[in-house]
Amino acid sequence: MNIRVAIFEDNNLLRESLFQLINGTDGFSAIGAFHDCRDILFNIKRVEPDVVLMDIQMPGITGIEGAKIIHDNFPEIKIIMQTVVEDEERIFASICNGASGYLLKNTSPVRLLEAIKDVYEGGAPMTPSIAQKVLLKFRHQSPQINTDDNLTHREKEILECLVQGMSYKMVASSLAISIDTVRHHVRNIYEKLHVNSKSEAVVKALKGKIV
Amino acid sequence: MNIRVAIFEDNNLLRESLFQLINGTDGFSAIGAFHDCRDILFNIKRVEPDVVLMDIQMPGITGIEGAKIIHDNFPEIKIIMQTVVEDEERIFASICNGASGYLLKNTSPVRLLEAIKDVYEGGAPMTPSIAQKVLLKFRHQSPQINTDDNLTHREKEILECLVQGMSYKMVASSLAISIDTVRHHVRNIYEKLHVNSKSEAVVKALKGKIV
DNA sequence: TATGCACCTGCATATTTATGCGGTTAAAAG
DNA sequence: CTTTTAACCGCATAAATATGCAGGTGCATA
Repeated sequence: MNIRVAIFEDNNLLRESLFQLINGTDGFSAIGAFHDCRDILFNIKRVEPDVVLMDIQMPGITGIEGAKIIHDNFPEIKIIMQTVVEDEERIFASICNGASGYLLKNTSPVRLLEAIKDVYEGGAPMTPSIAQKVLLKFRHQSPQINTDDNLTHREKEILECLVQGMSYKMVASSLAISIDTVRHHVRNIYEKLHVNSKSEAVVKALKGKIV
Repeated sequence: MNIRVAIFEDNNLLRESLFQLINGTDGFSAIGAFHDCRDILFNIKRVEPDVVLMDIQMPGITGIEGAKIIHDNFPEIKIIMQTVVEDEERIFASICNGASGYLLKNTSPVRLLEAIKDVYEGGAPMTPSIAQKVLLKFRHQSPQINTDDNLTHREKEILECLVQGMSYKMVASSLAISIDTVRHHVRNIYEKLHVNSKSEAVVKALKGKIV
């Protein structure tokens, strides 16, 4: 069973050669090649691809928007973004819009075919330099792992309630304890977290602890 | 100039074959092979590797801890984690501890050598299935891009102050306006954010908007 | 010119929160 | 067996917050 691939690429030469490459390889079928995202939903519905190869910069609807449209309507279709420039913004935007692979255009044909196979099988092939950017971002924005705030189990429960926007009264009824007890625990939480207001505690909880 | 590789792997057979593979390939030198993380700093300092191949599960100090030790002391050394199981926890822990590559142990020798070259050149080679996990996590925890809450500039300022844990009074003096004005803006913020308490607003701000 | 919008100020009041002090109980740790 | 610890309950008060209502200014654009 061949993997059905659709190509979105505005450069005629590149689009053609991709088409040839994919169609000329065992196990792959290029079943559509488009030079922009016009009628994208119609086209996708018609050719029913397994994998979409999407150029990131195209006239009209950009590849990023195209990816979103496809992902929103056909979440089972895998999308590989292709780009010449390693622009962080667009990379992250693409990822959040449902792309599961990200390749630079200088990727070798062999690698490209492997990548198509990889996404088809549920993986997320990425050019190493792009993966690097993702990792850095990832590392940067996951500074968590609580820094020994030795909160009690109960205290964590209460903190979580507060994070959910509950008032003392709501927490009390939610945990079936009295409001005075809630106050008591909150006090201890503040002390351990070195804060002295609900919102401060919530902020600390969101970026640092329990999350 | 060869890429100098150190290997940490408790399985004797695997360690030896990795050593042979790397040493037998042009452009690579295996300059150390260790079966655990004992004296890790001493060993690293002695052999001065460019790239470390680190098994994730080893007796004594785990590969994750080992990676952290190396990264903390020699941030320029690239680390590739190797594992048999795709355990999310450990993957993310490794990433946060400074690993820049992540390979399953069934990776082919060719790929492994490529990966070593990739990290050496600043990339982050990852097995596609692992990259997939990272992407999902990434997508999950970056749901941002504000959802048109059309907050005024001023309102955003005030919200940011609240996020920083300030009280109305502090916000007022910080922005040189009266506390009643702060109240007024807060009211509007609540309305636009569909909340009705400071901490709720803060939570919404932290995951969804301005951040 | 008028209307809307962003911004600002004021006052009143009910509710919520922060913090002070006091206590009990059951289970784990010394 | 005593001490500690987590969890629980209570009361009191000052401060902060949430919301109600009623204004004012300056600037852009309809």
